[in-house]
Amino acid sequence: MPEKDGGKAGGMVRAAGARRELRLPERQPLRQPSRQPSIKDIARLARVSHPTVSRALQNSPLVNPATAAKIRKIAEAAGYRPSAVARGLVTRRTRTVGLVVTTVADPFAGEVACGIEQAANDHGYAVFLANSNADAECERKMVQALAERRVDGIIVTSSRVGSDYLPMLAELNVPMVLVNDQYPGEFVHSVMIANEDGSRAATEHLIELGHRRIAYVGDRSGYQTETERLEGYKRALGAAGIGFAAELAVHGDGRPEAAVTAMDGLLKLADPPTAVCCYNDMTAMGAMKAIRGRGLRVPEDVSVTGFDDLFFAEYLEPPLTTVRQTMRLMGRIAMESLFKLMSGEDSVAQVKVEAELVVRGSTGRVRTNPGPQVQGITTPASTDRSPGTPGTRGTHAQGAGRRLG
Amino acid sequence: MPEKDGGKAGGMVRAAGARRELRLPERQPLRQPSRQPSIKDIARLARVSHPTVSRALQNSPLVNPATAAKIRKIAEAAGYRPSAVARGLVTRRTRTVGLVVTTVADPFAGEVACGIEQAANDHGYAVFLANSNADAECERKMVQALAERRVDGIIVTSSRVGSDYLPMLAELNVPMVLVNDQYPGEFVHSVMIANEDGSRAATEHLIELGHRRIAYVGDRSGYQTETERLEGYKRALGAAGIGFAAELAVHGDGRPEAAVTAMDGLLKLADPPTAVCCYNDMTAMGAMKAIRGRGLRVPEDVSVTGFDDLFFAEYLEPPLTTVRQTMRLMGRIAMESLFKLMSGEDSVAQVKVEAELVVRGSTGRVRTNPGPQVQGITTPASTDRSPGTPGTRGTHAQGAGRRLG
DNA sequence: CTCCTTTATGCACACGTTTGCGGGCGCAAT
DNA sequence: ATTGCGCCCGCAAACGTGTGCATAAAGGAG
Repeated sequence: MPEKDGGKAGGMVRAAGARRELRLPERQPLRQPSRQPSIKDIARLARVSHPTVSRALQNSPLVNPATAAKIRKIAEAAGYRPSAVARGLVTRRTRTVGLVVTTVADPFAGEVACGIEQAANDHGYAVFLANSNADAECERKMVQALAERRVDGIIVTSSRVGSDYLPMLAELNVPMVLVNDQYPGEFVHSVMIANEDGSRAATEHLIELGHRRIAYVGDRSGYQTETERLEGYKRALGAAGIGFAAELAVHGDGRPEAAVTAMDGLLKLADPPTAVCCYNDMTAMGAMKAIRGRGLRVPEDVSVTGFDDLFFAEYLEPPLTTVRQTMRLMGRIAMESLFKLMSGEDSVAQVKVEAELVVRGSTGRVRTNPGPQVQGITTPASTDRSPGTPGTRGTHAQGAGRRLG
Repeated sequence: MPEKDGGKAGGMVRAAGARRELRLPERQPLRQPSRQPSIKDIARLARVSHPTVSRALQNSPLVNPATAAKIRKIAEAAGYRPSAVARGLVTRRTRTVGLVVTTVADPFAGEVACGIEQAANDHGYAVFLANSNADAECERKMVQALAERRVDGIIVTSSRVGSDYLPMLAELNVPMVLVNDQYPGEFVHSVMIANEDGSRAATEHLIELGHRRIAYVGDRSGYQTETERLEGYKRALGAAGIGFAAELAVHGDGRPEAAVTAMDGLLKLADPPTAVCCYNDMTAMGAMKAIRGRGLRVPEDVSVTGFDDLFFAEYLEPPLTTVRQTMRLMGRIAMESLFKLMSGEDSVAQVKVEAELVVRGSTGRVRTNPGPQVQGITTPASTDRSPGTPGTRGTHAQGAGRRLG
């Protein structure tokens, strides 16, 4: 395409009244993809060089305001959109970040992603979404793919990889922030919730209601958040002089289905728990179903606490007492941290946000009389609403996790 | 750089063939924070030209298998990752799609996004995530921004823009697919659910249970899906010879909060409904809360149906009867349609997937005796489980929407 | 009128990759 | 030996943008 006529012929034609280009009007909407106008097209139309167009469009003071206005008008009329990919190539910054989550269908991840997207968008960044399906290998692949896309930074939530990030981070040379999962080293930047505090506050709340036989339904073991929440549960028990019973601490997978069977197992125990502290709201939702499935009632027979305060928590029956995690804010914080990293600061390290206990209707005072509940099937008449149970509709918060040293 | 001397490796060769050399070679090894290796670096290491590296890495038959293997090995060792942005610039295809949703925090959008992401990932595509916050202006901006990123295609779910897409689509010249919102023209490609069928099936189900006074709690009026679902409700009523009562059709906003007040208004009517058909599960969740708030029971006093079959539907108490929308599949279908469009096919047009009624515990036979319910506060003794109520735990599907002509 | 400063613009790169084309080389056919 | 042919491989030109540097125009000071 040696179209180096220098504007001579082009000028004549244009003067003759041929409108700016050939494609839009009517003729060939179905042929070639009718190339988007490039900066050179605009330059030709405005009778300037393309660097001038470039400068005009980024409001550079180097260009005459009058010509800048003219150029902008022409660009606008031509529907010109500068190519972010070409700009990214020369600038070596794509104004793009990668976000890898287990799955956006998970409400927790969705909330975090929402916060991240908003913060990114505020700064003119776009975000690539990648699902890891909670698989370590897949997660690694995703991070690699994002690096190929030359993202300026990466956020990964609920990582399943952990320490492998150190070499990867060194090789990829891309700023990274981890959400809700920390590698117990000092070199990775992360933002997470005060898991231990939150879990402890929930358990203490149950203890204050008189419960002594308190179960814990966790996530798969081995993950950092799971470990911390279990630890908070244990500490609360210890502080109250209640021994930890291994039979009362069971594992689900963070989803309601598994929680149903896990909870059902607890209810089949010879001496079943009167309260259960769940890893998260999804688990609690499953636990409540299992409890109802045995003809028992929440909280009269078994109290339940969750973790996260997902949108549905206050709409469950009874409304769920849970530990609030400000997920959207966490996403925003993660994004802001990443911005700092990308701009060269290296100070962020690890951020921990506080948790807040929200007391609702799913927790109540333990039954004063142990009752004749030798078997799973209890008498349906035992549905006395013991005093001390908060109204099932209140949503006022109470208590708060404190900063963990 | 262009060192094709062959035998010797080193400086003197360069002195001999010093052509239009630049100053890059010796200066850069210790410059910036260890720039990612480029294809030319690999070429130098492998003593070939960079086009050969390019061909070797995409398994071109034009390169000797032996040298290809050697190149791949060197590239691997150097941790070379080809730049997708440079490739996108020359190829004019970024293998990238844009997805704009109201917010990923919405469970429906999350599920759809998940399906889209999976399908895209299967084909080596990455997806840009953009939230429109259900704002038309914001949505337009997002689409523009995605076009600047030179995405190969765009999917927008629950669009708030509608007909404005025709000019935009023509100007941007990017393939687009709309999910769950159709512009009543023929030029846009969309995939949506059989809203009218689904809503009708739900209402018919209520009618079969003996209900006559059936309310409808919708989304904001004016949106396509809302209109269709309302229409399905009306048709079912009409087919059963039940007149449409305007006082029984109210509007929420698709979120539980608004549904609580909307439903509460219905319960305050002189002649309150015995069943309510809700726009979606979020609305139904709010409606159930409002019903409980007045001391009434589901389904004994009021039956409730939803739409979507979100993950929490079967965990509500009672489990929610709802119309299942295969959201993840819809996302996948949308993505596959977009692939066809991107590859030049123009045949997709509009896809409609069937809806399926899932009967659970939130719907039951209408009370045989109208009872003394002059006021909202009814006698708590009226909790007779009338026969005909399906088990509250069954999740078996029944009935299915049919293709709408 | 010359020189210098300021202002506005163009030129020539560069970013990292893909791809059409030409050409060297080995080998078989003539 | 010459020709022809297929196999590899390098050259150069893109793709669309940003930016350092030179420079023309304009204007003021001497």
